[in-house]
Amino acid sequence: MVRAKRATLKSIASDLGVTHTSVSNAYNNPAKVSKELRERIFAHARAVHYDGPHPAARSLRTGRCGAIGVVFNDPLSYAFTDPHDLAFLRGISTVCEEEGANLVLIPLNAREPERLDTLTAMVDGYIFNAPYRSHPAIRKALARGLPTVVVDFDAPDHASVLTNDREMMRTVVAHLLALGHTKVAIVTFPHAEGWGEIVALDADFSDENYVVHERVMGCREAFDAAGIAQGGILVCETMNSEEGGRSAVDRLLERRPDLTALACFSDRLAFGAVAQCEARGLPVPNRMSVTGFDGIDPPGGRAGAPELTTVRQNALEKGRRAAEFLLREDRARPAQISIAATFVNGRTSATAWGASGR
Amino acid sequence: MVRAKRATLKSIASDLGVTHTSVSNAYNNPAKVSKELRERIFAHARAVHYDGPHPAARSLRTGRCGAIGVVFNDPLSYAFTDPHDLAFLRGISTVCEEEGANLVLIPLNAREPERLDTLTAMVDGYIFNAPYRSHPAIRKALARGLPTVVVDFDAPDHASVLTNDREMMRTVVAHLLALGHTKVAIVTFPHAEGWGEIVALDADFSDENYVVHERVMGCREAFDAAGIAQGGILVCETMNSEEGGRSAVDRLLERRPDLTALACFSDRLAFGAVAQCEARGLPVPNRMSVTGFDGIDPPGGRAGAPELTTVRQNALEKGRRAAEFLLREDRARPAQISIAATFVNGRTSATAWGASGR
DNA sequence: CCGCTGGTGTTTAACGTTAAACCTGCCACT
DNA sequence: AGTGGCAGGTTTAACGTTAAACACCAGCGG
Repeated sequence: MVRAKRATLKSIASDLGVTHTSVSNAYNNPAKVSKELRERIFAHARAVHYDGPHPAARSLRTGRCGAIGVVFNDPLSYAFTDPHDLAFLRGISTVCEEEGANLVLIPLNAREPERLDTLTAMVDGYIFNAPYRSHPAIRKALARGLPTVVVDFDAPDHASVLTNDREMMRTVVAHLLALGHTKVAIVTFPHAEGWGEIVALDADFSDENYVVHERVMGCREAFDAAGIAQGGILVCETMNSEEGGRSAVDRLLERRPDLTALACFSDRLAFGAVAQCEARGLPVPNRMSVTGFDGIDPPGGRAGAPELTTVRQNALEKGRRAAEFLLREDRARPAQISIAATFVNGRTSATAWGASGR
Repeated sequence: MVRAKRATLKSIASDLGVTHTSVSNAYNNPAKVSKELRERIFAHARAVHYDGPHPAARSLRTGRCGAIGVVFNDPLSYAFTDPHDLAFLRGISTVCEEEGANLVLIPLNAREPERLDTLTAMVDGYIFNAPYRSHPAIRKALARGLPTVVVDFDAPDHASVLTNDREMMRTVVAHLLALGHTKVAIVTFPHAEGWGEIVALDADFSDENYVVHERVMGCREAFDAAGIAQGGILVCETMNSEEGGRSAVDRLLERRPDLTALACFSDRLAFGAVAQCEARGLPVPNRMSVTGFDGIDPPGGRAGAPELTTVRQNALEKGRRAAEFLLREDRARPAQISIAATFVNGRTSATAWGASGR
């Protein structure tokens, strides 16, 4: 069967002997068309399988298209496995559903970061999730001049949704210090392209990744306040997954077998770290304290998994607010939205092994 | 700062004293433009923050837009919590990343299913995930005439990606029967809008939902083969979640306290059912056998969760194949792709309590 | 010297909409 | 009777692009 040429406003109009504008109005300005004509138009539209104005044409004319684009640093296939990213997406999708907007997931070409074809998508605005500061995508989005909101990132010219990362990480480290831990290491996900090193806390940390930078600063502040030299604190950078957490434990203990606490920058890292410590005969929290960040549901579920000492942040709310900013608010001026996280004193942190009072 | 009017092919052309076609060619047909001119064009484009042809205009002209749309029956916020749906999305996104296509998630308005505005999105094709047969969206997609592939659904006029649901469910029930179970109940997710009943297996089941229908047929075949009357087998319909599984156990045991096995149509239902059985003092598998369907990672993770007797299907592969069909293959004729699932004999099924040999 | 070919660039005509301005009749108000 | 407003249309001009056809020039083989 040869599919007939698609019907258009024009074809319908000439079929019915009216102007195409009237047909357009039937769809967009019902008040401007008599009820009778409107019904004739819709009836005929149904008959010829016309399903409403062509989205590209409409979008070209109106400059809007009813969709928002979401850009991640990492491949989408990663985002779909990360509980934090998923909660974030859920927040966005909730608003999209309420507003009747489509949600465009924009994959970046990992191999050729300069090729940003997919970024030039039909969207009314962008949500960037924790982009690297120098990523070309963020510059391109700026150039395009569409409303943009960045999440977990500070961009003075754009709206942003942030968490009090620095303060929270300071709180976590202070918590560990209060428990008598002095041999603490930090486990972080990548802070820039090309990562993987173990360095001292006083090393240079680029601010490519806002979140890592802020949390590192929080750690520094806490150690400084306690008078502990940053040079003695190791920071291990690894991929953000349970596996990354496990390998971090091995690498860190090789250098510092006497560690008593690990401050991880995500719950996934922390769950991996807990598992590996236990596997190595270092029960948590008796011999090793482990803290996380995010407050996600553990991969081990409520069933038997350790209740993590962590920072609970509301990723869903972040998504909501970002999407609401694009779809609902007056986007004339950048807004800085801050969503406070809370410290959760769980069961994976305890008095330091060998500390006074033990 | 007042943002200058957006640059266009035309404005760039007139700035440079050439035709807009040449500028267009610089982007789309590099061979048709001298290297020198091309560089002048790109240099100027950068200067005026032109980031390439306007997607809507291009799409209007070419009829393509480099994106595929994914439609779920349920709200997106549900899909983002369901392991099966997530694996499916991951499969799709992998292909999108490889092909440089955008991924449009199309939310359906749950309250007003007749309002399908979001469906008229700028996409080159649709992937429908397990739609209800009579859902207006599927009709509208047809009307629009775009390439469409349905997953877990049989639509003669469209490409489809299916699993051997019927055969697998027959296998599961046969497995239970072989273990001596005769007092078996079935737990399913909704098979149509407006659900929630407990009915006998020989009741009328609409084929609104292809998957439920096929699996029910598989169960019937297995019971028939064993000479067990369908009228004595209960089917409990509930929402597809752990909570749904838990409530199903309560509702079923109220009617049939002597049940010894539950065949669930999803792993999520099964995990909930296992939890609730244990909570009610019916250890699995000693007093109650429970089977699932999907082969997902348990919400309880590898840590301590029961290894489910289930059917492992490859949702990721389903997503891959569906997306590949739209983005890579010759879509001239509908393709029927079938992805075989496999039976997994886990630890949640055992010889029936009270059966011979016990 | 002719016609052919390849490399560059131009002209023109869509693609399917919507917004703005305008027209026409009819009714109501002063 | 004149004026204003409204309901229900119509006309016209974009929106920013790409595809097709055509023009021009150089080089080249015959």
